[in-house]
Amino acid sequence: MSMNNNYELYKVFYWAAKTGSLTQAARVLYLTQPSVSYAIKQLEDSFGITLFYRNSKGVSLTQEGAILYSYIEQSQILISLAEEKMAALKNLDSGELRIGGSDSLFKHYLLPYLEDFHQQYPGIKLHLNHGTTPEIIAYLKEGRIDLGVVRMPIADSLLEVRESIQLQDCFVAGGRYAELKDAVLSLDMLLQYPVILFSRNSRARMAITELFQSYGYPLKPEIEVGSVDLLIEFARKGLGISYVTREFVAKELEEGSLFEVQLDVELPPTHVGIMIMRNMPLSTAASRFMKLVE
Amino acid sequence: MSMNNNYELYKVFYWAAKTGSLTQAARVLYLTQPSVSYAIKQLEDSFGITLFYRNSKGVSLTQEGAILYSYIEQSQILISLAEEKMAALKNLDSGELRIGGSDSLFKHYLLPYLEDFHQQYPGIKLHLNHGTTPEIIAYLKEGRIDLGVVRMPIADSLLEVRESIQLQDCFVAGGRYAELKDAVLSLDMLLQYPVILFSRNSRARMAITELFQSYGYPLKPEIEVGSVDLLIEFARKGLGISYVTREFVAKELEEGSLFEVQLDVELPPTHVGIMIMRNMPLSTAASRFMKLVE
DNA sequence: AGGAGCTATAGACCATGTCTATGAACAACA
DNA sequence: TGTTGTTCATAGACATGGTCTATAGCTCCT
Repeated sequence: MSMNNNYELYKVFYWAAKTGSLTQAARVLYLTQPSVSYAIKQLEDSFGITLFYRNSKGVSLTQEGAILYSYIEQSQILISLAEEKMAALKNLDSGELRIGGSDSLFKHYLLPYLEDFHQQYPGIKLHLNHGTTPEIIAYLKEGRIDLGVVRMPIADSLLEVRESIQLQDCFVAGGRYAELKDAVLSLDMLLQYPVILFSRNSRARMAITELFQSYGYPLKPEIEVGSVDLLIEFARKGLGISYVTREFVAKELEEGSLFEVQLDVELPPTHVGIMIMRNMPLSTAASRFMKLVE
Repeated sequence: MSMNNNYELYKVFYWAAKTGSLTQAARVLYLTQPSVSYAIKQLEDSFGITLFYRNSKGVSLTQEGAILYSYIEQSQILISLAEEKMAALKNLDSGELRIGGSDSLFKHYLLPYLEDFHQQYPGIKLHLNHGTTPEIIAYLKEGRIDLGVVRMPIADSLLEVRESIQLQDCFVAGGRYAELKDAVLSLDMLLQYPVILFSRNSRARMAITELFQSYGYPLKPEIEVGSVDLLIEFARKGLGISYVTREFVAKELEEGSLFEVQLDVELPPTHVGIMIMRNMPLSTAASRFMKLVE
C-alpha cells in the first residue's frame, strides 16, 4: 500500500507497457513471465492503482497506467542514453582530456603524443591549458585539468609525478658567433657575450642562474624574451647566445643555423614530469594517455 | 564489468551525488553507509568507470560521474513526479471520470451525483459523452469512457450492469386537454389525440411502440421531437400528449402545468442501469463514483 | 474438442543486498 | 603530537525478496 521503494519495478513496467505483453517483457528482461507478473503486481499494490488491463492477448494500460507511462518512458529513455554515454566514455568514443603545461612542452614534447592520441581516439576533446608550474599545480588541485606536464623536480605530497624523458639545456649561438664553434668556454668567458634568457621566472632560468652564482658569477641577460621560439629566433639572428633546451632546437642544430656553445662545466639535465593527483582516480581518457606516453 | 542490470543503483547514485556524501545518502535512503558504498561500487564496476572521488569530507563527482549525473538527475526527477502524480490519482486530487449516457439521464438522473462528486473531488475532470445506448456501449468497449448510464435491460456478456433506480414512463398533457384529467383512457382512445414522441429510435420509444402493437394498434406520433425538454415543452403548450419519463417531469406535475393521462393498461417500468466493462478494473475515480451512486 | 496463446498463483530456493563490526585515512584541535 | 570525530572501505553473516518451475484458468481459433 505504501509508496514502492524499488525503481527496478519501473523498468519492468516500462517494458510491459511498451511491448503490451508480460510474456514479451519477460523475454526482453531475461526473466520469466511469472516474475514480470509479480513485479507489475508489486507496483500496482504500491500505488493502490491498477495499471494494466489484462486480456487474453496481453495487457494494455489503464487510464492511470498511461499517465504513469508518460513519465516513466522519459525516465527510462534518459537512463538508456546515460548507459550509452557511459559505454562511449569507457571505449573512449567520447569524453575529454584536459592537460596543463607550458607552451614549449606542448609543442616540443607533447605534440607527437597528442597527435597520436587524437588519431586513435578522435572522439576525445583535447583541452590544453598553459601556465606556469604553480598555476598548473593549482589547476590540478582544483580539478580543472586531468594531468600536468612540467619540469622536475616537483615536491608536493598531494601530487604523484612520473618522470618522463630527460632534457638538456644548453647555450646556442648562430653564425654571427661562428668563432665559438670549436671553442670550449668557461662560464666567465661566456659572460663576455650577450646572453638571451627566457623572461619569465621559469624553473630552467632559476637553475642556470643558481649555477653561475655557485661559481661566483652573476648571470645577467642582455635580452629577455617571452617565448622559446623567440629565444631560438634571436640566437639565429645573432643577437646573442640563448639558453635553450637542446632537444627543442634539434632541427636548427642539425641544419647548422645554430650550434651549441661548449662549456667547461657540465650543465645539469632536467626531466619532464607528468603530474597527476595522488590517490585520485584518473579518467579513462587520462589514464589511456598516460599509458601512451610511457 | 558488463552493463549493470539494476536501476535501483541509480537511485543510490543520485542521492550520493546530490548530498555529496555516502553517509548522508544512506540516511535519505534508510540504508547503512556500507550498503551505499557497496551500491556505488557496483555501479562503478558495471561501467568500468570511477564515478566519485572519495575524500575525507565525503565524495564528489568525477568528470564522468558528473556526466552520468546530468542524465540520472532528470530521470529521477521524472520518477518523483510520477510518484506524486500516482499519489494524487489515488487520493482523487487529480484524474478524470468519463461517463457516457443520454442527455436526459445526465440532466434528470445523474446531475445531483455529479454535483456531489465534483464538490467532493474538485480535482477530477468530468467528461460527459452523450450518445445512444449502442454508441455508449461501443465507447465503453473502446475504453473511451469509464462507465455508461443507460436504460435497462442490457444484455452483453462483456458488460456488467448494475441496476439503479426505477423509472416509469407515462403520457402527459397540458391544460389544453384538461378534460382528460380524471379520465382513464384505453390505448385506442389515446390514439384519438395527437401523440408526441422522441424522434430518435430510443429504447423507450421502441418499448411503447411494441406495447401498442401487441394490442393491435399502430402508434404513429403526430409530432417527433429531438429532446426530452421539447417533449415537455410541447405538451405544456398543448400541442399533444407526450410520452415521457414521469420522474423527469416531477416538477411540472407538481406545479400542475402537466398532468398524467391515466390508461387502462399498465405501462412497463424501466430501470436505469450503470454499465461497466466486466472483468476490467475501474479507475479510482470511477469506482468512487459508483460507490457514491449506490 | 483440442491446441496455443495469454496471465495468475503457489511454493521452493538461493542469490543478492543488507546488516554489524571493524579498519584505514584524514582533518580539526587541544 | 596525540585525541577525537569525521569520512569511506572491507569482511563476513544473515535473511529478505525476487526468481524459478509447475500448474491452473481463461480466451480465441481451428
